[in-house]
Amino acid sequence: MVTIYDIARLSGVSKSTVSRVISNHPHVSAETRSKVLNIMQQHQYVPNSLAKQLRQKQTKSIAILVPNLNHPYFSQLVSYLSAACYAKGFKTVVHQTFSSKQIEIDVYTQLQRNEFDAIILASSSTLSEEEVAAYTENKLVIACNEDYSGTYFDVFCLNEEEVTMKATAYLLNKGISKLGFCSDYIDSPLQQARLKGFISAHDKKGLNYNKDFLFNHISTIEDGIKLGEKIFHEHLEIEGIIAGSDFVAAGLIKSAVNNNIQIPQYFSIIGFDNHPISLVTSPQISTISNCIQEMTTELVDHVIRKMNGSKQTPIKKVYNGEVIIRGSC
Amino acid sequence: MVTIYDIARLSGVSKSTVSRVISNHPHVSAETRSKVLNIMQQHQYVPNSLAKQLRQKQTKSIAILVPNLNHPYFSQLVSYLSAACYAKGFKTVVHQTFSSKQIEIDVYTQLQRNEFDAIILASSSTLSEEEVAAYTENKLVIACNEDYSGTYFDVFCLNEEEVTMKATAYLLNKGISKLGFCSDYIDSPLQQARLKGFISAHDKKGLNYNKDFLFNHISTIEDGIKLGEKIFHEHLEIEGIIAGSDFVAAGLIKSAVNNNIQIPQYFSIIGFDNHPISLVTSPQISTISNCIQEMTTELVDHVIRKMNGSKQTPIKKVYNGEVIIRGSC
DNA sequence: TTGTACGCGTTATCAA
DNA sequence: TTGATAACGCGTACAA
Repeated sequence: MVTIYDIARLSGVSKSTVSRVISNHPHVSAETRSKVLNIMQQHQYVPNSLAKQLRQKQTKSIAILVPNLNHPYFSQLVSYLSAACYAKGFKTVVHQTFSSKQIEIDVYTQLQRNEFDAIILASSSTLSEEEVAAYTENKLVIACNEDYSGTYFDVFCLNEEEVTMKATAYLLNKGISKLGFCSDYIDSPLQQARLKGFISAHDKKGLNYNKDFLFNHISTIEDGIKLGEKIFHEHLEIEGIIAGSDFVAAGLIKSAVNNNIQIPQYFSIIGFDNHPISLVTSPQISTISNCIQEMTTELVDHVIRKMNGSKQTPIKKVYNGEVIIRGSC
Repeated sequence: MVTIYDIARLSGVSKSTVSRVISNHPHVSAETRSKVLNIMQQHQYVPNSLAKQLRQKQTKSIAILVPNLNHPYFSQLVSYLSAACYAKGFKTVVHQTFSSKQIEIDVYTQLQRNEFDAIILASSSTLSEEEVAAYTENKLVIACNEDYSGTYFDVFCLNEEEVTMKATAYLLNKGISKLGFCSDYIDSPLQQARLKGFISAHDKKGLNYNKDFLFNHISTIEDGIKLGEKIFHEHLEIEGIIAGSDFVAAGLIKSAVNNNIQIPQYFSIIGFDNHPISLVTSPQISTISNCIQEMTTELVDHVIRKMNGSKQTPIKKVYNGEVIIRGSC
């Protein structure tokens, strides 16, 4: 392997000069620069990033933490985050926690060991905010998508509570009052926010919701199908449901069709995320749009700024989702 | 920041001994070991991975190259690959090329600069095999999912040609002979293999295919819908289609429904990948299963072995997909 | 504009 | 079982 020292020797200059050429420093004569560049080309010199990283204590890489990448929402989120990072000269290390506390802690350890410059926590943590903060002290962590408090680290998320309230109110106002609610992990800040919105919409109308109709651990198409079978076979008294995701909604619709339940006449459904799948079911899925593109772009901008800049108190930025009415309600 | 040297000083031993403790080397007395471990705990010492990586010329990270992560197939593929790497103690850096040659070359440059130990090329390259080999000489590259030759680097892929031939033959044998074929990027080895299978099924029956019915750049639900509108509005003489993906198939079905075209009576569809979406359309989608789990596990095992072991001639491993008949044909 | 000399934090080699 | 010392390849004050 040819090193910076070899290039220096072959060019008849010092390491420092070669280094300056590599880094595009000024104060190098045009003559020297071209001479060095020539030698570099001739010998196919490639700088070693590890040495540079060690010296500068910067890896130019950012870790993204998600529960699972094999998922229509998270894959989209990571796609945008990763692209935004790349645009700023950073590469992204993807970590799937599969909701394992051990894996999550592993990642925080890697952060402490300087294996990346920051973590984007793009999901709920299996730890409390305080614990996360403790594991990552003096390092940079940003929460994306989850409704954290904003006291320990910066937060970028959707107005989950408000928009869920709006969607729920839409159904209630149509006289559809026996409602169900699906979540993947009900303990996460995101799902808690949605649940709050679901409840407060009931409160405003002076209605009660049925705790038996809060379904947890529902996240895939298959889960939606199974839940539908349960609802329609056991003849649960549910008239509508906030589905948690468009994929779950698609499964529910499929199950309703199988059981000859007319949608929206006898059963109403609202999904989440405005995924293209909501266009191909019959009927099409009413859903809630997110602001992934805007959110991820601004988040990454913020991370980069913060990496160079000074410490400041955390910020929390909230984006507005919107209810989109189609055929399923 | 507390370094290995600080720990050595505070423990009253040398750097070397501390290093041995960290690395779980033998030949350290139990007494010394526990003493050092104590000091490390007290001062919350965390080793710096960058220094270790520089010294050992190993990053314990592997890059995965895909065109786009916001995609039902690639997100699944990366999910499995990433999980398999993690299980072997490697982290994964995800790079989306968006089919940009420049971005792809960037990644190869990073490989040369030792920013990761290997690349898994999980898609078609924008470069020829020779070019990729040239950019990555002396480094480790493995192809996943694409039907490369196996002369320049190791290849793990599906029997795309054979299985596409079977699917095509299934339709032809039912008397459905005016067939279309969708691809995302027709120039990729994968799509070329599928096309070969499509054609050879026709050849075996002594039939011709219509070149006007080879549709390129079709990959999303929306693309499928648009293509359906074109087919049904312009009354193209197509009786069936090999859709390239279940998402495209879902879009086509939606469009057929919109235009009152009965499936499979008047139009047949076969998708790819056996994604859960094939369960929620009406009718359900006939499709082709892949072997992602087996393929990715064996591939990662192979990468790891090869990283430690000696050079050997590349291998090519082919997995068998299967045609799954449901309602759409 | 260029060169000298040192430091980044760790592991590997060799000798004791 | 331990320690001294030399790498690993590069960036950067500081001096010239």
